[in-house]
Amino acid sequence: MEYNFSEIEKKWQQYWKVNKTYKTVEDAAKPKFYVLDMFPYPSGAGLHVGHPLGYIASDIYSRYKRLRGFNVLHPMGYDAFGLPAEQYAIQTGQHPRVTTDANIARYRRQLDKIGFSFDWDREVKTCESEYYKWTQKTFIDLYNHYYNTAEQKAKPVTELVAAFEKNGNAGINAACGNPEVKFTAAEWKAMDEKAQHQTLMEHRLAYQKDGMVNWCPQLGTVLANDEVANGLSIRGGYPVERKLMRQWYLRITAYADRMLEGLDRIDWSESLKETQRNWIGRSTGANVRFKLQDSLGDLEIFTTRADTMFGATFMVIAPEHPVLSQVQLDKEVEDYVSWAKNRSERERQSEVKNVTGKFTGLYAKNPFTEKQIPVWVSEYVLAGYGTGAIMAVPAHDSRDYAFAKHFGLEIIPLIKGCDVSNESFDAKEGEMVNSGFLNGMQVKDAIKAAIGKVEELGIGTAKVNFRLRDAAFSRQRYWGEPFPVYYKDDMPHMLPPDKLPLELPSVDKYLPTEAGDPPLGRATDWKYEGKYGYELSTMPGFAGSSAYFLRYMDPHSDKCLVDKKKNEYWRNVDLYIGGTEHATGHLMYARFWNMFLFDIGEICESEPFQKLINQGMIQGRSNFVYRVVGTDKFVSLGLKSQYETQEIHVDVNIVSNDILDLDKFKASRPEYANAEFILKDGKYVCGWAVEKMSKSYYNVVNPDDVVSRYGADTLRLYEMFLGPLEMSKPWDTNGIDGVHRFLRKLWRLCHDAQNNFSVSNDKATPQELKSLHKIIKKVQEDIEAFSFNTAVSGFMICVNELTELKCNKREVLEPLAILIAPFVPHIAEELWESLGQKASICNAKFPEFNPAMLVESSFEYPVSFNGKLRYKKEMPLGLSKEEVRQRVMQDENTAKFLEGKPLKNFVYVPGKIVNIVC
RNA sequence: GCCCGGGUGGCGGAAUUGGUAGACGCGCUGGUCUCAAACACCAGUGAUAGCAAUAUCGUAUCGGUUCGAUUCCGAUCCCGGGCACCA
Repeated sequence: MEYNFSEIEKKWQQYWKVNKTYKTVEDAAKPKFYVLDMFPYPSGAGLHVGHPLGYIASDIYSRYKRLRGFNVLHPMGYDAFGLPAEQYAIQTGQHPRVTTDANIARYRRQLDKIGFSFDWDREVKTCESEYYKWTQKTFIDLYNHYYNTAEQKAKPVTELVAAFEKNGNAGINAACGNPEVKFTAAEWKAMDEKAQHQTLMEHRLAYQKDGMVNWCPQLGTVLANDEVANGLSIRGGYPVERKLMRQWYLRITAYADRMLEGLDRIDWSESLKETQRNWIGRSTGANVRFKLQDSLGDLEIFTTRADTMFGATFMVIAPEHPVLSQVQLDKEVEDYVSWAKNRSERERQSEVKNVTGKFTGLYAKNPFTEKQIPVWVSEYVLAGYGTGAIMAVPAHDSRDYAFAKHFGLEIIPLIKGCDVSNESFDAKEGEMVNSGFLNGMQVKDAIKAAIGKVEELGIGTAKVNFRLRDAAFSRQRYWGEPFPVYYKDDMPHMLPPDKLPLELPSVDKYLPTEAGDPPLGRATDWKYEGKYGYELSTMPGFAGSSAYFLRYMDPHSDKCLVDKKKNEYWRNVDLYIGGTEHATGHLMYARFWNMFLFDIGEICESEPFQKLINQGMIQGRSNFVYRVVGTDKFVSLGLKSQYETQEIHVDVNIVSNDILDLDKFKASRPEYANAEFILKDGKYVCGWAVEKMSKSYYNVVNPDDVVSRYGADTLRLYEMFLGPLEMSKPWDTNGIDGVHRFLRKLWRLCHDAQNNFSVSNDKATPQELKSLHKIIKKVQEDIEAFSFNTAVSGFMICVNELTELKCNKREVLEPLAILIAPFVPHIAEELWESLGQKASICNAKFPEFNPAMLVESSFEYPVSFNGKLRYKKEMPLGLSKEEVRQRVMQDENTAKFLEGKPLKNFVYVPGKIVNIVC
């Protein structure tokens, strides 16, 4: 039988399904291993060839671990809530669930064709209420907890209430939205219900507040910071405005330090960790109060450079700063402030280099120099960071420098020998001058000394600031998890747990109501106990993806998110594979969410993803044809310079190795029906370029097409062969034949000329065993290093060697089939069965590597002198260094090359080289 | 501006971490098979010189350490990514 991949693949996919080969159960006798893919959002476009890259890699690793005796958890599911299905619903009136289900079914069909070893009995869909019940439950838990900064742990709000009743908030260690507010136990008790409610809200890990949010009018919803880039929404690219709205937030900032520290204990790429560190943006410094004139009180600033206080010649506050409303401003200043406030994020960002600002008329006293310095207002100081005010040190901060130069303000250099005539000296190094008690110190020491002095004077404290903001958690959308929240007396209340899940109600349209409420406002009779209105916004996309990996451990429980025992068995994800685009979104929120669940004792590990690999993106490789302008003639790439041409994208599916299929091209569109071609050597060669894989570039390659033409095994192998997993690379079909050829060679290795299965039971020769053991070692090492491309190369070399040796010995082919099974499971199963094996190859045992098999009787060693190659020599293997030395010294060539000089050193690399240093 | 990656044939990419650079695959050239083409198979393929054996050069550039450097160190240039009026 010829290698008939479609029949073989159909047969084994059926076999795996019927026999539940990939069903996983907890088994204390075996070590566990949890391999996870980032679950997909089932989009309407279906899978393209780039999507399975990570899935193939994780599948290979899962199958490998399984062969090594691990109990492997390798599940799959769908991140099924989201905007596209809802946008489609708005246009068509189709319920998002209908589209989502259809897309999921399509994804499943596509995934099944590739032969993954997922345990589909554990499938999780975030839009199912059996799952989002637990998302809602966790939200309630977040609401009912605060963050204890002394214990670095989430604690019940009830403890906080008890403490308030006893001592007010004195001595409370809690992450809090308004830490400056102080109250006594008596004051607490005197508060009415609403005031107490407000106070607790400032502490809860899930809380509601009026805040500036990223409002996207086109999408009709609020977005989180990670969903916005350069003032545009990531999805859709629509403009985003700042807007004051009452929203739910998660107090992720309370976990900033732990999230930072946790990075040191997990095995992620350095660049990804760096991205998260940047996003958290921890900076240490001090808050310092500058005394304002008259009785205006203090102006508090944050600085990381307390050492430069002596050079603070003016101050700058944000246009939103509260002090501006306390004083009568000049008309001119007033105008500037309102102009600056009304500028959009985009406008501000696009004109970063333009210096604008006004003198407020206020003065503050520099506590170190005792001088009165002017207070300016400028939009370059942001209200949302630090205290919204800075002390400006033009000599040592480039932004302050630009401002001072523009407005002619004083610049005092503070570091010995620095030149500030043309630019500021921003580096944190050198010796202090012009700085009173700090003179002579190095910058590092001066920072500490200055902060010490500030604290001593009682004008400020050491302070850590974060760039990270609390996460906006409300979306004014329909297709998401409903909040388990109802309103009574205008205050939010959590549903009792036994009322969960709160199901998503039906609505007539997926648009906001006339009153401007989110779509859920259209649901009729949707009230708690028939009278209390529910929260009308829904949760964002990251809510559902923050705990799905826990749910896979125990997907069907109606008692809890995950059973304690099962969680203790599977613990956390050992290997997580997914795209780098989730670096500051999903991967931040999931870590936060998981740490919280850990704190409240729901789970046993605080970091969810031990090792993480970012697979690179597969880009599209577009093809072009060149139409001679104004004609129906198309000219081949090499000849196009002789004509005036127009470059046109052509569907890559009618191009093979850059050669255009002329008939298919003519048939592809009516306007090409009469196309004429100017050929080169009888062929039409297309141009090409690497672009994003997208419908509009006609470069989308569907894995189904590759599978039907070459088979799933070829697709799997080729995706791995393309290059290192983590690298982005274009999908280039040009090499796929080579990989397919390899599989045919493998097939031929155990079939005779008549294509009958034929293996010999003879003993393998040392050479054959050497080939085998070389590949055992290589596959093992490469898989463990996630170097799948070199592993595939290894197989090719091995099969070439065995073909040359005409080796069809069972002793070699059986282990080889197991080795290759993780990569190409279908053909491996087929060979395994032909070899007379009854059980699936998935349950086989990984062959044992024996180093002794690599030893041969002799090698040809190059001998070199002073690193320069001089001659080659036959040398037996397994000699000691001394024996090698004797052999080399006895050689007549050696004496000739040594030229009477003494032997200085002797380098011997077994199997490689003998090097004589004279 | 700050912080991470990375520069190797015509192309995708290897190199046991300091030991014969260019594995493996694509492409290209030649050959076998075929009436012919496709498929398949075999051989060659970094550059320069040479019929050849071979020689010289060669891993972005310059310099250093070493018997020996793609690998380590210093400087420079270029590409990719993250953060960014964050004080």
